[in-house]
Amino acid sequence: MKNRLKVLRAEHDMTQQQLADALGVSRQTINAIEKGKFDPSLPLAFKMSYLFNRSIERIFEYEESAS
Amino acid sequence: MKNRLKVLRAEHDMTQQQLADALGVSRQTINAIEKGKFDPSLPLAFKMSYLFNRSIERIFEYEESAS
DNA sequence: TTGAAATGTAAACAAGACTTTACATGATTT
DNA sequence: AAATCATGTAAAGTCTTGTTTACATTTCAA
Repeated sequence: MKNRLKVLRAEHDMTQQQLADALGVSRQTINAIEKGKFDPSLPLAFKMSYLFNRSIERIFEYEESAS
Repeated sequence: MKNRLKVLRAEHDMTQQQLADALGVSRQTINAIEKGKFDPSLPLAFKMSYLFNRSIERIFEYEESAS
């Protein structure tokens, strides 16, 4: 799963900490998601969607994996 | 988080087992999600989106909770 | 009305998402 | 050079998502 979080964050001139605060998660969570360590939960993806006013599909790109 | 899985499944005339197989998860996972016991992961939500040819936003409805 | 298919549920467990604390690095700014 | 800010990362722990096995209930066709 790829995501455009870093770019969206840059477009909105936000630090990881500011984004984390806006979403109610820790900065490490944002960092980990940006670095591809794991995917956000669906509720968190929705929050990002509302915050950046973009559909989930325009923030995240699904990639096939083992499943 | 509400979802329209049960209806989509009915529209496609699929059992929980068939949907589970199509998505690569267990039947209990489908049942639990339909019954609102938990939300799917983002990757699983994407798979559902592709399978039913509907955006994630048209399958799931976000509702504010404690966060 | 029996039998099979579909659904609901539960418990124990594994895997993934997320937190907290903590420290290290690079880039600014003073 | 020193302090500060933003980012990267790691370990231990918690909570959520998903699996497996198993059994009970509903539904519906034979």
